[in-house]
Amino acid sequence: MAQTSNRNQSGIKTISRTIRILQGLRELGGAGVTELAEQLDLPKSTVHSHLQSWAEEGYLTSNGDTYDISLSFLEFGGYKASNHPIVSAAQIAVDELAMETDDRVQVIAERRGKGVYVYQTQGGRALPTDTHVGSRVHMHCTASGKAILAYLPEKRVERIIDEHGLPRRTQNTITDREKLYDELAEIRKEEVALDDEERVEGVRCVAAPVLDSDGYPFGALTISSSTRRLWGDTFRSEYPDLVLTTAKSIQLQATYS
Amino acid sequence: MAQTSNRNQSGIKTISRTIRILQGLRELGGAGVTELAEQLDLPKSTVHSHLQSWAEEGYLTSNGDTYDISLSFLEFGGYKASNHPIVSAAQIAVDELAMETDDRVQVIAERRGKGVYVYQTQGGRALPTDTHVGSRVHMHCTASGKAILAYLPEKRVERIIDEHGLPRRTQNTITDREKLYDELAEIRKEEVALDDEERVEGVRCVAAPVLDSDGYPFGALTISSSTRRLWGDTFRSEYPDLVLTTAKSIQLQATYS
DNA sequence: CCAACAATCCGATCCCATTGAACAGTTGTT
DNA sequence: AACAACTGTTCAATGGGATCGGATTGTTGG
Repeated sequence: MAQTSNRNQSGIKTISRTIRILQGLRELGGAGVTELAEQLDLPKSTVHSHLQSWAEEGYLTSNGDTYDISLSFLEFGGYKASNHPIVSAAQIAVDELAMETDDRVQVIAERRGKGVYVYQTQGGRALPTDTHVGSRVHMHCTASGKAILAYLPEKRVERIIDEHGLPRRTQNTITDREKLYDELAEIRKEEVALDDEERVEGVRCVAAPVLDSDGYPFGALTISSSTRRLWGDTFRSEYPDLVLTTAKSIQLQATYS
Repeated sequence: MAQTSNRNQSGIKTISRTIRILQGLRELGGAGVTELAEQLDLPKSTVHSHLQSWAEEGYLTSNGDTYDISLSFLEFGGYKASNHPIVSAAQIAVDELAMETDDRVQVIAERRGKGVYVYQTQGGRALPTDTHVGSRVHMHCTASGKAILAYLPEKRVERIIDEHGLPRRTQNTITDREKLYDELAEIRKEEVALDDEERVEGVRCVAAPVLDSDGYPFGALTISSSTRRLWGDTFRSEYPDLVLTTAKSIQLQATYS
């Protein structure tokens, strides 16, 4: 530690604390004061006044004994998501793809080295999922993440791996740096990325990047299904073709608007 | 004012201030320190340290000279939206309806007396819109808002009007209290609400409420289009039937899950 | 080369976030 | 009924840190 770097001298303590409290609240899916205070190891009264303050402003709901995040936060998040170029361009095409395949189709953007879901639609046969709009995932173990990584500058990819590592999620997760680089090269050749049970067992995904006119990836499109539904030619060529076509059409629309 | 009520004695000042700063940033669609400081009439240095703190935590992007809200806020907003019972139940049905009609279909929930869009999809012919997920609108001038008001307890409706008023948006906006009550009675009879250019000229909407098992409205479904496309029987019976059917099916699914 | 404008840093001041302990409701157990 | 074991909420003291003006640095363009 020595000089503990220059420490967050400009960081307002109340803000980082209040963020921690909000994050804790989200992770617990709503909670009471005591529960949250214990979870975060903070005094009850501190937690209480933070929650109260946010609730007063309408950003938390307080149903008697428990607080929860309110829809008002969408003012911030929703504003940014629907302004994201890929979302406005993608919606229609994504909805159609979901309808056509009956599976889940998601749009992802890169943010601080992780993938953020910015839009999703699902057909009737889509698997239940642990992700929602706003969820963040490691990029090395998802088709969409790899699709984006493949088109990021090499330096950038290195720094992302340095920061987030390559944690194992399943048997199939790529945890070796070199192996990942090989895979990314392959993806650049095929223009399509596959996830063969690399993040969740029993789930396969097919993704394609959406590039801007400079070839920089501002997002990716991914379709996911169970290994039962998605195998053989469907996994290797049919879905890849579908996804690639849709991605291209989004790309076209995005660059001409 | 006299004794200025009991003032927000428990409200943490830094929090209400930081919220003001975030809201200002959103309203300006991203801004520099100086611009924002002037807008809010706060010292530059204060604004700076707030922005810096949020940026350090990854909730703001700082592209050199301007800050903007980042996708990370979706962690909060998106989580709540996709957990909202109406959204998870509605997605598939809403997407299908949008595809079928080629118009925009939106899901709205009530929040503090205003309507909040929590989900939307659009078909190929949908009008451009000024709303996005997270936008808040007055309820008296939208079909979905009126659909919800119609099924809220009368006391509640009164308080909402007291707080937010009935501001005029177009020639057709209902600005008279009694007239609104009549309309709400009508809506309860038909189970469908219409917006005939009451919020935006040239735009008509058809909405139906989604009620929980107690008859309490936890949201509404609305479809909007231009007066050119939406008129005569389409406006008066075809779309109302479609919306009502979809709303009922959502309601069914919501209560049995 | 120099104003004019940004963002950022810095240091003194005094406000207020923090805190533990006291208070007030609610639940269910004896 | 009375009680214990939980909650969420209030309160007053205190010392840390948010604040704010002014200094500094960096960039633009005349």
